[in-house]
Amino acid sequence: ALFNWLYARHTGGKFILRIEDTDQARNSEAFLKLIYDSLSWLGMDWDEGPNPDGVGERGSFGPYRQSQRADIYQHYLQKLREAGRVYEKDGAIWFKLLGERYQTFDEHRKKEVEKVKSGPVVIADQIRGRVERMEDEDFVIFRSDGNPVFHFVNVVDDIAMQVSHIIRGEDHLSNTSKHVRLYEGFGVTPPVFAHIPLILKSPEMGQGKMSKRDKGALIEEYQSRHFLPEALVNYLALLGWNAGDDREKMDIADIVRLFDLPGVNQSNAKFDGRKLAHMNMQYLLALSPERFLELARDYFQRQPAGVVALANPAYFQEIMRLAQPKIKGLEELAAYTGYFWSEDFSVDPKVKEKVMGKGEPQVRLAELLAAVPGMDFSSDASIEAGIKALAEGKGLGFGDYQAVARLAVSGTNAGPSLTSIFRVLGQGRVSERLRKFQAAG
RNA sequence: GCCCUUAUCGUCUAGCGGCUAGGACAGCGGCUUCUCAAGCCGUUAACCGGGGUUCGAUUCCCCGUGAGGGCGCCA
Repeated sequence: ALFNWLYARHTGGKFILRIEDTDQARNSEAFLKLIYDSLSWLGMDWDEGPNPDGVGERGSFGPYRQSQRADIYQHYLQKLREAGRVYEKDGAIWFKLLGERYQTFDEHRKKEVEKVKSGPVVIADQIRGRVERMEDEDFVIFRSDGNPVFHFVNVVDDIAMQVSHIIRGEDHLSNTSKHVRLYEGFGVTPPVFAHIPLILKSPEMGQGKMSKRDKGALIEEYQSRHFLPEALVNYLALLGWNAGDDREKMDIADIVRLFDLPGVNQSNAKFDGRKLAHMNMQYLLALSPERFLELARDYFQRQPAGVVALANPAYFQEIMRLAQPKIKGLEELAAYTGYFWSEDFSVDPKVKEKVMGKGEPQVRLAELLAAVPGMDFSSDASIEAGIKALAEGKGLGFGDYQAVARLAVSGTNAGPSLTSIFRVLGQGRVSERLRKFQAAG
């Protein structure tokens, strides 16, 4: 899910990956950095490794094509030449298929083409089983500008790096017959193939497969939105795979232990941001308060309110303790706690209309304002007792004061318990806010 | 147009010949409650259609159909 492809050499419990992205429009160094950053953020162990033989462990066709690797491609081209499997046409070098040749009209391309009659290519796939596909046309392996083509470099790189497993999206399944023919041409046994299902766009994103250009397809985005990496890993793992029972919440170690290629589903899965959000909340709830505080600090450091919020560590910690069990994602934190950082918070007009339209809020407000200075603000319980005592004196309940008081001190109807807000704000500020709200009408 | 893959609730899925078709997200209802969430309880909702095979098909086979992908001197 992270790369859409994974070319790996499995050696004694370790995978050596070949990172390949030949997108010419992209700066490759930046792309590699993106991958490394994502891996680190996701909590995966990796190191860049050596770069022997000019065929990088980080081997990628793009940046190395012209320099270090050109000789390797020439070397493999020479092998095909010696085997009589290539020819030149229109300045390009073509791979020659074995079999009887005939001319036919191609409806798709609207032109006469030469086809080759040969047996079907058999692809042994770990996930899809035995797949047969006809490969019936010679194809270019070196363009007329001298550069090798993807299919060719792909296979050569894999051979040179002794790649043992090719795990990639199902969209490459049709290309695989070309690759298998090339392996045969080189006289090399192909690696193990595993074509995994694709992640499809959710309806909001459009139709079809998710590709790296789509919003929400990059790990980077979830990182910047402060999702918990363990939640994202967990959710992604569940797209097209399951542990075999009803369990869904699993950490990376569990997933690694339980995952097996043949257990992967064969059908594509649609991305569902709501389920991801739910998973994220589950992980957020399970976080230790210390860890939550740490992440909240990182988060606020990038927020406009951050300077004010982080100015008083004890106060900040107090508020984070209130927020953790209530929010669904870290990205809600600034909005959820805004009224704690400034006296200049906004009042939700809709909530105000609703609260002020019920009962006698102005009277309750006045009563509360009068009572607050005499209340014990030392704990939630003492504040609750104070308000309840006031209420009982008037033959009312806590609830009769809650809504208007909350609106006055926070400007909204959503938040931690009123008593906690009172306690954290402190007697002085509560009185001040109640008064200000009353004055504003 | 040709080729490949695929098909269970709206979504992610369990099921590998006989099940009251299970779970999760979302939805709905309730409980709890100082708000909002969360939590708990309950509930709506699915085997794409048609042929076979079989005593018996969600499950195996074939044909449709839907979904996705591939058919470049892109990767």
